[in-house]
This record gives sequence, C-alpha cells and structure tokens, in this order.
Amino acid sequence: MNVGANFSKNSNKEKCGDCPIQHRAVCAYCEKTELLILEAMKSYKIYGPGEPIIWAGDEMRYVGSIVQGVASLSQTMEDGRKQMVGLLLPSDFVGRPGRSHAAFDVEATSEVTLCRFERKPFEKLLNDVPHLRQRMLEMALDELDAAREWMLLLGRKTAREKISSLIYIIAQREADLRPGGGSVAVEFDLKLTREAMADYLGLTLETVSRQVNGLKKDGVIDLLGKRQVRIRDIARLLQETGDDADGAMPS
Amino acid sequence: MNVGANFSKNSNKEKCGDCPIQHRAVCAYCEKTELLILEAMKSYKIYGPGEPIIWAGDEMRYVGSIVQGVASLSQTMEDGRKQMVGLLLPSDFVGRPGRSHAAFDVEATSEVTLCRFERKPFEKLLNDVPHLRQRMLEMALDELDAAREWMLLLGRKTAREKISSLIYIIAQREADLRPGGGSVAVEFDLKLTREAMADYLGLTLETVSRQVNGLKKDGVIDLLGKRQVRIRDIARLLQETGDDADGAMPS
DNA sequence: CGACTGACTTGACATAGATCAAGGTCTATT
DNA sequence: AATAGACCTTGATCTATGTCAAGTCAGTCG
Repeated sequence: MNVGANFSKNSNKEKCGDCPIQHRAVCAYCEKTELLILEAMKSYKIYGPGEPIIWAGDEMRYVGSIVQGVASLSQTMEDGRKQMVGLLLPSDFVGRPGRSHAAFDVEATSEVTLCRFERKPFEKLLNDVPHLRQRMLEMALDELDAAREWMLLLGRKTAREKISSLIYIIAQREADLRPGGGSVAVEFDLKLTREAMADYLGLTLETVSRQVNGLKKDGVIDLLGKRQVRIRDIARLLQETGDDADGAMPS
Repeated sequence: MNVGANFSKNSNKEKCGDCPIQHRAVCAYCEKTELLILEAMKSYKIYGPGEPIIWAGDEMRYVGSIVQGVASLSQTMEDGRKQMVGLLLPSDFVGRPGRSHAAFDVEATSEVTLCRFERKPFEKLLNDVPHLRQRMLEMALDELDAAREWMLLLGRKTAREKISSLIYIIAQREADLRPGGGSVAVEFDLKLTREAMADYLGLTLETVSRQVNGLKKDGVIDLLGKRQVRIRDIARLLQETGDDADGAMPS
C-alpha cells in the first residue's frame, strides 16, 4: 500500500459506520478489531449554539470528531480581537493527540454533535495502530495546506475577495456532504453570523454586511434569508475570489 | 514510550550526526539501521540567494530539510500579490510526503544548503519505520499550530505588532540554533529583505521600513546594519507584539 | 399585543496602511 | 572614481476598511 494513498470521502462513507472518526481516522483499510475498539470507546455529546466546547489552555480529556453542525477554532487577544483559525464541519477532527492542553478555543457555532474518545486511550490506540497514525498524518497535512491557503486570504485579499472565497468554500464543503450534487452547492445555509464571518476573514461585521449585500446587488448571489444564500453565477463568484486560475484570460 | 513525548531539539542534537533530518525526523529513539538507511540516501544541494528550490505545481522528486540558511514557502496570485506562508530555517522539513506535486513555492532567501532524500524511497521508509512517521506527525502538528498563530497575526494585528512579532520570533528561533544563549537572541541578522518581511506579514515594503525605523526611534531596537538588529528592551518588544500575556496588567 | 432582544443594515466620518514618487546608501564592476 | 543596480528610506497623498451611531427587522417573551 502506498503512503500517499488518498481515500476519497465517498468511498469511506460506503465502507464505514455512522461515526465520522471511522472513515476519517481509521477508514477502509483498518482491521475489524480496531474498528470495534473505537466503537466501544466512543460517546456522543451535543452542544448548543454559542456553547464553548473547550477553551485554550484547558486540559483536553477528549479528542473527537464533528458529526453534525459547525464549530469554530479561534484565538482571542487580551483586548478582545478575535481570529478564527479553522471552521470545523462534520467529519473534521477536534483535538490534538500528544498534547495535554488545548491551544485554541473551540466553540459550537450552530448546534453541534460531537463524537468523543478519551484522549489517553486514543493516544494508546494511535501508538498501536499504524493506519490510524497514518490517517492522522494525512489529516494534519491537509489542514496545514488549508491553513496556509487561508493565510493568503488574510494577508493579501480584499474584503470582497475574502467574502467571495468564504461563500465559495462553504458551498464546496456543503456539496461534499450532500449525496448527489455537483462540486459546488448552489443554495445553502452559511450557518455563521456576520460576526463569525468577520472573525474568520479578519474583517469587521459591518464590512462583511456591506460586502455580502454588494455581491447581492451585483447579481452574484441571492439572499433568501439572512444566512441563506443562492449562488446566481458560480463562474462570476469564482472570479470574485481572486484565485480563479484563468478568469482574466479567456482561452 | 508515550505518543506525546516531545524531544527537545538540544537532546537530539547531541545524539545525532550533522544532518538535521536525523534529529528532526528520526531522532534519538530510532534504531541504528534506520539511521544508516537515511545516511546512505541523503545528498546535499546548495542554492544561491533568490534561487527557486521548487515551484508550486512542479513534481516533487525530493523531500529534505534545511541545513543552513533561510528559505521561504509562499503563494502568489495571478496579479502578483504574494504571501509567504512559512519561513524555513535550519532543521525545518521541506516537502510533503504523500503528495507528488508541490502546493507552494519554495525559494532560497539567503544561501541555502538542503539535505535531500528522494521522495519515493523516503515514503517507503516512512511506511516501514513507525518512529519516523510519528516524528512527521509531530512536525506537521507543530507547523499547523504555528500557521494558526500566524493567522491571528495576519488577520488582526497592526503593522507595528506584526513587525515586533516577526523580530521576536526570529530572535527566538535564532537563540534555539545557538549553543549557549537564553531563549531570545539579542543581536542577530534578520536574513530577510524588507520586501520578504512585507510578504510574510501581509504589508508593503514601505510600511515595513517605516515600522522598523519607528521601533528604532522609540528605543525598542537598534539597527546595526540594515538587517542586523539588536534588541534593546526585550520586555518592551514583547509588549509591542500584542500577545504579551500580562503587559497590560501590572500584578 | 407591545416591547424587548439579537442579528443585521446603513450612513457619516476617521484613519492605518497603500500607493506614488523621489532620493539615498551601499557594494560591485570597470 | 565613476557607474550601475539592489535595497532601503522618506514624504505626500489616496483609499479601503474601521469606527461610531442610528436605524430596521424578525422572533420571543411577558
């Protein structure tokens, strides 16, 4: 088997049970016994919107993965400035094996169902099961790439490009989670307040509001509710993100 | 042995040979044979200042680690806007096992000596040697944390805080690489042009210039040469970064 | 039913940092 | 010692986004 093998989310979905940690962390290649260990270990917990899951500095008793809802990973400075550093959607992993205390705040943005494992036995399992460690490495490297792309957005994009990028990414992730559908969902719920978007994009909530309504006025998106979006022109939205590979040069 | 065991850089230095990949990726706990395999595989290559090491999208034949000098990991938009997403110093790993093409540009900022391994056999080794994979996971998670902290800087800090943070971080890293010394070097070379700093911080080079000279005028640092810095007041510099834990509240 | 609350919008104004434009300093080259 | 090129500084101005301050609107509670 190849180190770099990349299991598509869908193929994992078919082979694994209902808990995301199975297909994200253990996946199709694992032995039956290992699956059974994880099955026995897991427990679920539900958090209400706005409820903290863990604070930076707290001891981490659990690691786990999101089953339903949206959670945010963020950092706050003493004077209150806040920056989201990750958006946790269903199937994303929460917690860092090998570290006893949390480095970032995790909060439920909408109602969140978390599938949890006690950290210590999970680490032991990680130590014993080669595939699990490999899967964790892949996940960490994927998240690292995502974080670095977000750095380009934070450092160099304009407010309009930031908003467009966020909407586009949420649409993509939404499509991933849906059964049929293309690669980008057309109509979906952002599941984030304007303030949460601002914290994610390094903007103020007023700027977010103005830019979202700007995209609406320019016919790029429709707003069905405050957070319910329909993309009117996907190509145009992609152009607005600033990282359209060939929007400038018509072939 | 514990999954979360964290080998300090120094202890590894003592036990390993001259190639950073040994103490970063294989480390003190590895068997002799594994070290020998890496020894046989490795080769060195030297890059001049400004020379590209690999471009985003290129096939990655090698992975490796920096022995000497500074390299930058960056992304560029079509219109030329550029964002550095990582600063690679001696002992840092370059390349991503399990991916055949590079996701980011890597350029030598100063003269760089790179210790290289062919990617394919390295991946095979990674597959066979548990400690190596564990070390890679730790490195990836550390880099992820660093990337996320940089996101706070890019999204929420002022220009002055950004510059102060960069100087502080370079001073820390410098101290790490030196034999004796405290945790923060006092006098050192930034090894970056104003433009490279700007690309790292999401600023323009003019703003970088003004802020660096501002810190000098305010007695926080001295400039011995254009890139040669002496920190006059470490506590003050830390305060200027914005993430001083208790600069605001005297106990 | 009114009025309260939280999320959002909109306007007027302020400002940090970008942009544009010179000019300066250092090093290498001839 | 003149010339050139890379790098850096400094000033004047512009502008995108932040800040402050009123609203609006939908849902919820008394």
